Amino acid sequence: MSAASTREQIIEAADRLFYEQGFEATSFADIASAVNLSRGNFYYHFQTKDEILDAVIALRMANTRKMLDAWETEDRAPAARIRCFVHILIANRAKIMLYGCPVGTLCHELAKLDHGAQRKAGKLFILFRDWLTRQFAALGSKGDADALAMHLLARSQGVATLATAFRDENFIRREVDDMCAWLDAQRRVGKRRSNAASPDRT
Amino acid sequence: MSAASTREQIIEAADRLFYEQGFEATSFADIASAVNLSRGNFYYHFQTKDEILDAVIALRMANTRKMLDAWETEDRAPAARIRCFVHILIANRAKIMLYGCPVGTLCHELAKLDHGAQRKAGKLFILFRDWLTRQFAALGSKGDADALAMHLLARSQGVATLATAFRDENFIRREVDDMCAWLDAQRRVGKRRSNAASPDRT
DNA sequence: TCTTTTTTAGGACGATTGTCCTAAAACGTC
DNA sequence: GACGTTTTAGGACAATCGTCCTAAAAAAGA
Repeated sequence: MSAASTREQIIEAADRLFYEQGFEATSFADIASAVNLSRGNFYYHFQTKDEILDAVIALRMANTRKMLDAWETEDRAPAARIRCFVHILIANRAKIMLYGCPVGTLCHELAKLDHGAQRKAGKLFILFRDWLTRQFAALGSKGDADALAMHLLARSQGVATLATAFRDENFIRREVDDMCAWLDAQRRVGKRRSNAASPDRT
Repeated sequence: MSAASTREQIIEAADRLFYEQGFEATSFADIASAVNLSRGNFYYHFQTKDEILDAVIALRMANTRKMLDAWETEDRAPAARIRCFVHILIANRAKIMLYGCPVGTLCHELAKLDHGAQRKAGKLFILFRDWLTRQFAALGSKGDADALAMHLLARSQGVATLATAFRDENFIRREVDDMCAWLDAQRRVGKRRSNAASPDRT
């Protein structure tokens, strides 16, 4: 097995364990045994826990970018793209009800640990925020695209938190439907606004 | 210093530290030194960490109940009471931007630790949920008062999460204003006594 | 095949964890 | 002052933590 593959295996195991157990509660030994490595060998690939965290965040950044890019390059209308984002909650509902949102919970944990990687983890949110802002702008929301992006991001985070606390799948579906309805209303506002902005024909 | 007072001091210090550092990252030694106690003496008051957690949750339950009761017994209209709830975000914005919401972050951490106190911590959310449901019912929302309560609870949780990640005070104020506007719309729906549609923003 | 580099296993290290014990100090009550 | 109870301090404990070292095994290149 090549070194790169071992390294990738480690990062993927750490990614999963950090999500399921948290960063602090996951030990070197946990990760090592998850990929059938001795702790000594483990040290050969990663010297400190923070290095693994950096690698995990980088992996999540890459995966998120890939997902968002795919939604953007596929021939979809902006509203449909935003619905893709909202439907993450349904697609990942099982894990969310057990462990919450990977991004939100990591940011919270690092904030409490006063960990230096806080800023790096926050960039995951920025990825979603900027992507959503672009979609809302394409939807016709001129000045407040970013505010709408933050609004939707916050709502999905809140749904994830309560879904974990109450283990209520119907609640997730209800809120997802509601967000889609809100999105339609927002789309109408955008259309109206761009019509008003276009030069008058008469 | 009486035993009860020492015990209370311990619980209050643990409450603060669990909030600021997280449950797992806070050690016996941390709490003991925060109240100037030796670790041995500490053991006299609490045998296990879970006992402290139980006591902290009980304290938070009592404090929350007190706060909600005060809002309910004061001569206020239901809408004004709900605004009190929403404005927690502004009143506690400094700590929220540093550590998130005490309830949400605790529930998330206990979920990841697969800790037995998960259910107990979740009762804090239930406290808010039931209280909000009562207020929305008083507002005239017959069948969907609970859905509205969950909706508002989720939104404030989401705001807390993003406020922590982005350290953005203006975002908090914007979303609080938005929730109040949504509340006004909800109030009109209730007054009209029409079947309140799904919770919606506008 | 011989040599060099990469990868591995296993254990040592000091520190810290939650838990527990013991003995002395402080206290209230006679 | 003497006595029994409550509260205290300090350290022991086994386990685990992140980190690091060393030497052997595996792989690669010549």
